Amino acid sequence: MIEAGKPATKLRSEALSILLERGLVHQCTDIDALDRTLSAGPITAYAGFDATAASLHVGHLMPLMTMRWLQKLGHRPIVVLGGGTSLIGDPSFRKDARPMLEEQQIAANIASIRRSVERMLDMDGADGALLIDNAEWLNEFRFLEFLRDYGSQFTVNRMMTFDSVKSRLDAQMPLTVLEFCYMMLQAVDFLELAKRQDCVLQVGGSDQWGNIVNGIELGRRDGRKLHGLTVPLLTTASGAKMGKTAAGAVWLHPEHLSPFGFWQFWRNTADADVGRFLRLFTELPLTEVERLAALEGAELNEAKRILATQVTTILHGPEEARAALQQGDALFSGEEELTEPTHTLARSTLAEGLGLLELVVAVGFASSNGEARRLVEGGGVRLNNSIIDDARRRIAIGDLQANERLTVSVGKRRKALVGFE
RNA sequence: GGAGGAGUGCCCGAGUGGCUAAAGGGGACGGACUGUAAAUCCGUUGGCUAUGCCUACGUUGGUUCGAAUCCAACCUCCUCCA
Repeated sequence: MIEAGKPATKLRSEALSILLERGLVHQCTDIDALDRTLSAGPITAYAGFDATAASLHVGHLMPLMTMRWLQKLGHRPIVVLGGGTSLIGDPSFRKDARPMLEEQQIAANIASIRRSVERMLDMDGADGALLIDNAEWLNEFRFLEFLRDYGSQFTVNRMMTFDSVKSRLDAQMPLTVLEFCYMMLQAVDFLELAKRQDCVLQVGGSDQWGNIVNGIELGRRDGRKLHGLTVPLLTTASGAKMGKTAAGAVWLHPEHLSPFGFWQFWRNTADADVGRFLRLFTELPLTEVERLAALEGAELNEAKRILATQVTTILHGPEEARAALQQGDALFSGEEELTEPTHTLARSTLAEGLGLLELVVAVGFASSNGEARRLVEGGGVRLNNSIIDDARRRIAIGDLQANERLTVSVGKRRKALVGFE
């Protein structure tokens, strides 16, 4: 293993130089060999994603960006959605086993995840990116056959030395055979892709190192030279693992996090992260990145707007990104306001005496009346831009603005325009 | 198979009969300060038709006026012995 950034000789391939300067490489196998392979001509590379949730999240953006760059430079990306492996659950660096998922659930997750992948990569044409479900081959294996063919290629001794499971073993936490076999399956995935699609590179999160290496070794026994590359773990400058907001994880699928919510997430990047994030998550030229990152104080806000808009464009498209930018500016300028209602309630609710708490819940800013009450009593709720701290406040027709609408906001970042029909 | 230990709120973790919706910390959210940043400080952090009611300390029963706390069985995990 070679730590990123220390090639023995000068790099020749554009792909690797770009990935390195963008900060997308954490570690990789024999960097010179990979460099030669990449500069010799187009290759096929793959990244695998679990289908354990209905959407990918920001952490998955790095392997996706890596694939995107590779595609841009003429290589062919394959995304493997782990329909087969998700039935097992990757134990890497986890303290306990994942809950088992049903096939049906996994199928639904794959369908949903597919959408985000299609936004990030060009799927068209003969050179387009491929989306493959590893259930395609994993489901075909017969148990004894599998054990004879592949089980004989792995030793438990070696498997136990991987950091990904070592911590679990050292902590004396149980590691089931089911989970232990996961790394074999991922290794087989790599070999199958090598055979079927001539895939020679696997990209994954840094926690995937062990799994990737296993695949490479399996390939070597089959006479193949395979390569591995991991992207860094996404953390904030303050060291925290990234990807949480008020609403939970930062999802890529618009049904789980609106494009505006996604834009906001990037807009709120900490100062110290701006440069790094521009490099990792946008395709702006590095000279531009340097210029933006060099801004100081309040000027950095401009860099954050650009960051947010660029990333949102890549994931959700230019239209959505522009809309999010406008919404963001409108929300925080204090001048402009939202123009389109974000929520619509029945007009009859007004006559019935709609409570402020109910309204806050109705627009999704609180999940219960109790939570809404706390927000109100804590002075965090505004109605038409004035703070209301009376939890018993009821909304009447007279509260509507001239346009028959009502703005409700919680904190500085959440604002809704409610229409009544 | 035998002996001992553990299971608490989003997470970690205190609590061994009433004063416990449960200390403390983390995280999260709201407020102040700011630049929609960081750091800091303050507040909140089970639900409801709300001066009351309901649900909650692995599960199910029991003892008691009263149980997270005592008892029994069960489930799961850990340690030691075989």
